[in-house]
Amino acid sequence: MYGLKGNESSRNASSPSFQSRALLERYGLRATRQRLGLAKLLFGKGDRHLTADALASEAHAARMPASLATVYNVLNLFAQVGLVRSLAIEGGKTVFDTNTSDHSHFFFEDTGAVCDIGPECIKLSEGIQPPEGYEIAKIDIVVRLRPKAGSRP
Amino acid sequence: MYGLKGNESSRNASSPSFQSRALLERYGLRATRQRLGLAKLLFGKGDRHLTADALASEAHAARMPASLATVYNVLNLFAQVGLVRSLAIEGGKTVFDTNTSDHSHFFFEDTGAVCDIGPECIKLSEGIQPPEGYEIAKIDIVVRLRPKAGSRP
DNA sequence: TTAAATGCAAATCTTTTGCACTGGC
DNA sequence: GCCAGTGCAAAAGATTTGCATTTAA
Repeated sequence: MYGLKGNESSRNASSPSFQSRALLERYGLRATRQRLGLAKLLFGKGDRHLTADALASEAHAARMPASLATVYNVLNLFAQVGLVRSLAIEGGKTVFDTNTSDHSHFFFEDTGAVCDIGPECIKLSEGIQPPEGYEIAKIDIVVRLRPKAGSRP
Repeated sequence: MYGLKGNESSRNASSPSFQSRALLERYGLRATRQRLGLAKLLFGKGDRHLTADALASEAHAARMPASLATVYNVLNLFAQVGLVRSLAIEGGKTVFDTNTSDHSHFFFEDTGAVCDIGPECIKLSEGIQPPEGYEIAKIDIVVRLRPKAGSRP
């Protein structure tokens, strides 16, 4: 059993959790087991768009269980400090996006999937004037997609 | 019991409801009392952004009560036929917008209010490429506003 | 040690649904 | 009169909260 199995490499588990710990500490969050596990899942494989219960399921599958309530608490906390961003895509469920940079989203109406659109593909004409006394917190742009009519002969 | 009592004048109900009736019929919807009442509230005073329960409250205040379930049913129906548009602004509650034309929204984080931004104020750089096999159903743009830091001395 | 975080279950809140009753047409 | 529409209450989800227990620092 030396070498790596490929899909259950231990490096896979320990190295990212090291990073996760640093990440949490950088944001002033205590590094608890659940937070480390969730952070690893969230940030271990590139940009992700997850609902709370999808993440809870993954956590269980990855043998790092956390109760749904805790997953919500952790995600809300992460969103609060800016580690993730919460999206208000229609459909009731809140989607958490690990990409907190300025970008937009495609929403696939048929599958419910969400994917990023780089800021270079969508650009607002010019600065928008916020009303007196307000400033822009963020701009959410969601491009809703439906299967092209006639794409199925 | 001839004549009108004043607060149950049929004119009061019939003139705007006449328009509402025509509107409903134009969309192939049966003109029931509740639909007429809700349509009158929705379309009687310019563009509006309402949640289902706000509308239900208004309806009660206006002596045109409709159960919350009915309000949901009616709003969803209206949204389906294109009389109103539903918005997925964060916070769980769905907001229904009586303005179905192409436009964006300001969302005031402090008050929860929503208001329209004309399409002339926000324009996307160019056509967005939908992925293979998909077409754009609609684009939702929400500019989230927070009270300007330092605006309160 | 000790305050903070977690787990669980119950509470809340929004929205949908099933079914008997009502009311347009 | 018929059938769609409504009301109500209950169901279905999603998310939050209270509190006893665990745990990181």
